[in-house]
Formats: sequence, C-alpha cells, structure tokens
Amino acid sequence: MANPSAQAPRLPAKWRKLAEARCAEKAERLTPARLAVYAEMLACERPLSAYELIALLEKRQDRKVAPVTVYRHLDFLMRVGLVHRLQSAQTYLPCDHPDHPHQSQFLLCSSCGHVDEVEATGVEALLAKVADQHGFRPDSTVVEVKGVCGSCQG
Amino acid sequence: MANPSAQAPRLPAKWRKLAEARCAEKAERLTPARLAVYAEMLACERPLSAYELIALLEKRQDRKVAPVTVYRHLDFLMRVGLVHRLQSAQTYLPCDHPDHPHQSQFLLCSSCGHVDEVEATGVEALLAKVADQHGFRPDSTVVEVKGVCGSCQG
DNA sequence: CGACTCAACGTAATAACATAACAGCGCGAC
DNA sequence: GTCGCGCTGTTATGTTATTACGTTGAGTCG
Repeated sequence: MANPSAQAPRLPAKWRKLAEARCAEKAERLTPARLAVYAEMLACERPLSAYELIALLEKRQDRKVAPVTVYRHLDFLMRVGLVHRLQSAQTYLPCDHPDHPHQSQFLLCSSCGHVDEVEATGVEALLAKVADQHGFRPDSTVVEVKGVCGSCQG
Repeated sequence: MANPSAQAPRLPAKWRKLAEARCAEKAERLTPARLAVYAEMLACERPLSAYELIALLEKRQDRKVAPVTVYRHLDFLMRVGLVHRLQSAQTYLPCDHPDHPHQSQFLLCSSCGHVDEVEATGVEALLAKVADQHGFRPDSTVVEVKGVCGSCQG
C-alpha cells in the first residue's frame, strides 16, 4: 500500500497513543491500514456503516477498498476495544471513553443521529443480578436506548 | 392463496386468542397469511432469521415465498406486539409473555441458542433514569445479554 | 544469508439480510 | 355499484457481511 497513513485524516496524538497502548496490552499490531480506518471514524464524529466507511476510504485514498478489508479492520478495532458496533443500527463508532475496558450503554437520537456513549455502573450490575436470578451467566451486554437527545428537544 | 392456514402448523387456542385480542386492540387485521407466519414461529421454539422463516414456509406451503412477504408479516407481528426482533442476532422470535405491552430484556445463550425473554421492572426504570441524567428522552430500549444459560453450565 | 512461519492484506465471488416500486385483489363504506 | 384502502404478489434492487484463496512482508531460526 502506498503509505496510507499519509492519506488518512490527521489523527490527534491523544487517540494515536491510546490506540498504541491498547494494541500493546493485547499484543496486537497497529498497522497503517488499521490506523487509517480508525482515523477516518474519529474524523467523522458519527456512527458509520461499513459501506459508508468504504466510500470514505476510497475517496481519501483514491482506490478501491474491498468490503472484507474494512470488516477485518473493524473486527480488529472492536477486538482491541477502540470501536463499538451499534447492533440496532448496524453501524460502527469509535469508543468515546476508552481509558479502560468497559461495557457501555448507548443513547441514540432519532432526530439528529447523534449517539452518546455512557457508562452507568448501575446498569451492568443490575443486568448481572437479573441474569443471575435466571441462572444465566452473562458474558457481554447490548444496551441501546433510542429516543431524542437534549439538543433536539428544544 | 390456497388456504394457507390449513397448511400452517397447529396453533394452540391460547396463542390464537392472544393474536386476535392484540389485533382487536390495535384495529389491525389478523389474516391467514399473518397467522401462518406467527404459527410457524411458535412451532419452532427458537429465534429464526427471516430467511429461515421463508424456507420453513416454502416447505410447509410448497410454493415460493418472497422475502418482502415475510418481512411485511414480521413488521405486522412486531407492530401488534406478538413478535420481537433480536437486534444483535438479526432474528425474530414470538413474544413470550404477551399479556400486555412491554419492553423486554433478552438472555441469549451462546451454547444452545435458547433465548429467555425476561421483564425486569428495574431495568427500564434505571435506563429511564440514566437517560434523564443525560437530558435524553427515551422512546424504546434494546437490552440483550449474551452468555450461558443454566442448562448449559452443568 | 536463506528458508520457514505466521499474521496482515488483496482480490473475487457469493451469501445473507432488507427494501422499493408497482400492479391486482377483496372487502367495507357510502 | 363504485370508491377507497389495506393486503398480497411479483420483480428487481439495495445493503450488510462472509468465504475462499493467493500474495506480501516482517520476524525467527538454522
């Protein structure tokens, strides 16, 4: 590949360092192609479908990008905890407070499309309790709330 | 259509009455085709993808069933509250305690595929509270917990 | 160095999930 | 009757995701 990172959006040091740290933790390799996808997602500031991401990357890099390529990079970014998938929208967005591994909840505004990632400690605890009451051992949770954000209620 | 209900799986009176009641409430029409899809889902006892449902219906009725047909019936069944969609698995399953409208939570076993629909009052309340703290007005929620069910832990 | 290995990456094809557009039918309202 | 409207059928297409297989490139070990 012809130096993809040079064609990627500028990636603030904060995020780059975070990405490096996360990869180091998990002994994963942070390649230019992976970083380029992550940078594109951060630059966009809203959830993207895989194919929207493909289109952005193709425009940026002026060449074809196959779906499987983007899906692999997304899998990687989710594996190391830098990106989340919104199950109800089939879109992807960068993790918003990635200082530590976590389960998040998402508030999706149906008016402006903005997604707020929150980490309410009580939610996971309650779900764990509910699961336990049913003899169920939880591994991961999906919590997505659709509604209207503060800005759009005015 | 050549009497589809005759070719549908036997539908216990309990469920049929429920379906009729729900449709009456919402002034929706319970047609044979809609009932056939509902009956197929109840007979299967596990979440089905739309295309699995198509295959079952085609086998049962011995004729082609177009995707759009099944999606329309699924939309209807979800609208009247007889069926839920599992967002994380892109599958559909009949509502398990449909005595009243509700928001449910789902416990998905990754081992046996069984899905337990539960209705923990505290969960919705807590999510409403969390949303409110962020100035967010919730409309609907998606809560899906992946893990291992009691039977599969032995 | 050279051969080996293994993960990342590229390419092509296809599978799986979902919707759009339009026509015909059937039933109730009037 | 006939009008309107919702249900259904048909065809085509759009969107999301994966499979299969070959190539590249960086690190390792002899």
